[in-house]
Amino acid sequence: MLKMMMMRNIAAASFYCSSRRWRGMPCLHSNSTLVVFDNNYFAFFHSQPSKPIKSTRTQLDQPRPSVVRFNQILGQVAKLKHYSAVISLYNQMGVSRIGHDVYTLTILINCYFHLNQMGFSLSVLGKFFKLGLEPDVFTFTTLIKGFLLENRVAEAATLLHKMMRGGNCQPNVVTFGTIIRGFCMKGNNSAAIQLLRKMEEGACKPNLVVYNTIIHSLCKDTLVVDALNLFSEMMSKGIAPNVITYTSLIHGVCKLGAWKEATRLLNEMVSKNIFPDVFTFNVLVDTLCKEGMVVEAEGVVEIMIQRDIDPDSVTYNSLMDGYCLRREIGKAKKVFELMLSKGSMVDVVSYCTLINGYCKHKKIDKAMMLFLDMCHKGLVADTITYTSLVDGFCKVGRIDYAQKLFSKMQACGQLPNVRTYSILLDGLCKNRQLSRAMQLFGEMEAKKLDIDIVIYSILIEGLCITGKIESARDLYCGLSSKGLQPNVRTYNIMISGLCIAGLTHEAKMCLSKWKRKAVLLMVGPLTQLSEGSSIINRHQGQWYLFKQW
DNA sequence: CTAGGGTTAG
Repeated sequence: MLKMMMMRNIAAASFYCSSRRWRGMPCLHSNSTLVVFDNNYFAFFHSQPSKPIKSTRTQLDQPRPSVVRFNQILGQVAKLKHYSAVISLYNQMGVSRIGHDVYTLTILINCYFHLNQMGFSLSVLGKFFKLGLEPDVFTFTTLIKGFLLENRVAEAATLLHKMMRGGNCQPNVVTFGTIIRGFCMKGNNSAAIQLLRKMEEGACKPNLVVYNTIIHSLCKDTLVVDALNLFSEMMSKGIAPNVITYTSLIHGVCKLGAWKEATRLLNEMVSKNIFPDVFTFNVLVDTLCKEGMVVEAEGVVEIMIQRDIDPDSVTYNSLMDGYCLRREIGKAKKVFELMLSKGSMVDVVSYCTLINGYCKHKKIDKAMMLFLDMCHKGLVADTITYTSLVDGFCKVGRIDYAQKLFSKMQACGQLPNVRTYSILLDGLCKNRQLSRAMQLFGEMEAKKLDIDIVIYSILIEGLCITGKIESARDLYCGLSSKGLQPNVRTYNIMISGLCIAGLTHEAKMCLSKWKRKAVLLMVGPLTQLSEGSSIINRHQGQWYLFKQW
């Protein structure tokens, strides 16, 4: 029998749980369940227990709260990424003396590291021992993932080796897959492939998921040829690809603008009875939009609808971004309104996309209106949203407000990342506030952020603008010792800086150095794609992509 | 009931 209440979000739900009226009340009984309607709606169901759960019965045969039931709830809530809600629900369990088991604690570990609280994850491990529970392969794999998300690869590897030496809890294919994904995330494809080879030799053979992880990573880095090679290698080992494999490959070739190759892959998958799904279509919509072919992207959306694949918020967000790119912000806003009218579709990314569109076109006031609107709706602006706004304020020269927002985001628990810093740094440099910029740079170093070539390029530019060509040159020359390669932008900055300082000869040398390098960069894997594919035809034949199926 | 793979935003 369904009853009780619907609540707007899990924060409200858990608040309700912790209020006196609910403590130890129906939701804590084995015959009640928390049901998820969509991303935001929760309801408590009251139903007759379908069958008694033996292990949780007391001697008096009273229905006792069931751990399993709770794990189901916690698992569901965790899946929706309401991690802090899981933790408060867990604390409620303590209050009402429901035991925890390995499942519960593993969910908890998962939630803590998603909240950037790996320390607490590790302290949960202590709880295992206190309760006399044995962490299992799920627990260790979860911990390994936590380490990897925090860039603590060494500790992840240590844990893996401990497992292998320990004996009673051997890593399985998921554990290895997790580590491999960690390598991929750090951009270390060769380490990932090395481990894959080890697996192929060992007892724990790689499966489709493991291959998909690496294929995706190679495609992401536009190493499409390597990806296609691994793809055929995988099939020759008798592992059949699925829609995920093909979506990764299609994404890879689309990023290169190789529409013909994309068509070939689409036809190939369909011929194997593997059908494109919403992810596959979203890849097509997004890459078309990024190429400025929004009209074609709209066509793809039409096809999706014809095929009964509902466009989702990702689809519409891509379209919005495409319109913004073409300065058709009115159309972007229309898409936004369409999403609003469909209910529950507008998410943080949607707001962020439109806010970014406004910021890029220097309409900071409209951006701020949207920002307030999203906060009002209870959506939590994330690092990316704040970064867009900081950028917007920098663009209109309101650098003080940009800095204020930079502090505000941290007060709201949204940590600036390299991208945020780079935008503020750029704003400061362009506004000749070099000392503040250097101070910010020091902050980045102290936080051990991965300082990349973009950051150094910005600083070099700042030094050039303020006439400190010597320091700029020093920084530029020191790049290789930091393991960094100057890119097009770095060269441009350095060349124009040298010119402005009247060092024309040096500027010319810098230019020819870049020309030599550029030639090397142009000859990439692009030319090696399979026969019949062409790279440069991105603005021709927009429709043949879909003709054949 | 707990762990691994594909799409969007700076």
